[in-house]
Amino acid sequence: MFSKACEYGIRAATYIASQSLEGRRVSLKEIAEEIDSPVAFTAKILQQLSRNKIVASSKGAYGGFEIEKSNIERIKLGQIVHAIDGDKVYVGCGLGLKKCNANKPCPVHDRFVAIRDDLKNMLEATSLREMTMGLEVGTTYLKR
Amino acid sequence: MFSKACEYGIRAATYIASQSLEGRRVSLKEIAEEIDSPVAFTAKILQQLSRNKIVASSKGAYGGFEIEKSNIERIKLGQIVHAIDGDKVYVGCGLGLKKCNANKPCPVHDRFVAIRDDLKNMLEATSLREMTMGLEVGTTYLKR
DNA sequence: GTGTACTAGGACAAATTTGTCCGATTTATG
DNA sequence: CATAAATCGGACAAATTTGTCCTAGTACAC
Repeated sequence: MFSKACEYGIRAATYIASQSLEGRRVSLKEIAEEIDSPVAFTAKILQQLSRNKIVASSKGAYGGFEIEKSNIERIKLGQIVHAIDGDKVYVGCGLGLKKCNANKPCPVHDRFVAIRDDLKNMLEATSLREMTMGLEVGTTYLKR
Repeated sequence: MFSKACEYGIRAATYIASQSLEGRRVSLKEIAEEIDSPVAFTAKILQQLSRNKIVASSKGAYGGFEIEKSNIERIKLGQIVHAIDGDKVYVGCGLGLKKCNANKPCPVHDRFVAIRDDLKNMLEATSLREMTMGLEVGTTYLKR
């Protein structure tokens, strides 16, 4: 569904959000440990999220990553996906046709659009805050 | 959503089905032209579909690919996807966790399962016959 | 200022997916 | 039997994605 990069990105952002809610700024190393991802690769992804203003980074000792509280409410899953995978989740034909649309549809156009719209709606409706909810109480996980 | 191989596979199978319904056996070359796919790569994919009994191939002069009429009704999109991409559409966590399940879910587990079930249902409900319907009357397309 | 703990970013490497090439084999036809 | 038209299958090549390594730069603490 998503690229590995995107999966790591969502997990990383979710972890950062959960810690930011407790007032903790977290390092790359800690993030990679907590979401069980390759450190250097995760660094690249966090750079992207940082450039896209999804996470804030600070260099130097006691530096790390954090997300402003107001942003934790505001940022939706869809923004993270878009920052990493671009719009390919939203655009693009299920059968790979370049010019598939309602006028010249592929044989599964309508059925795909329906499912993709559901996905899109879910991504746009789910905030980082919601992602963190279960983590705090231990009913959801980011590893393994 | 699907791999390129799978996209080509669905398009190829759909084209073969549409021609088989008219009693025509079609060659690899013709298939690749009609679905606008790389010839040699399409050959590999058709081999897979052949091994999985989704299409029937005959070698030699006047050989080619075809699908039995009764199979056109019976074969569902899901079988084609499974033959090429395996079960990764059905199994597997949206965030890439190996052991994500209802007991130890990732933060988006439920929302993903809902969407994936829709996709699964669609794939299992759509037959090759249905895929060919619009092609005959020119309301759906397999190229571009 | 120096050391230490960080992120930034470029270059590189490995793995996977996508795609090509070519010889072997099969089958119909003359 | 010879030829032509086709699939089969293995080896290879290119492109993309995933992942590593190393250097530079930044900020805090002493």
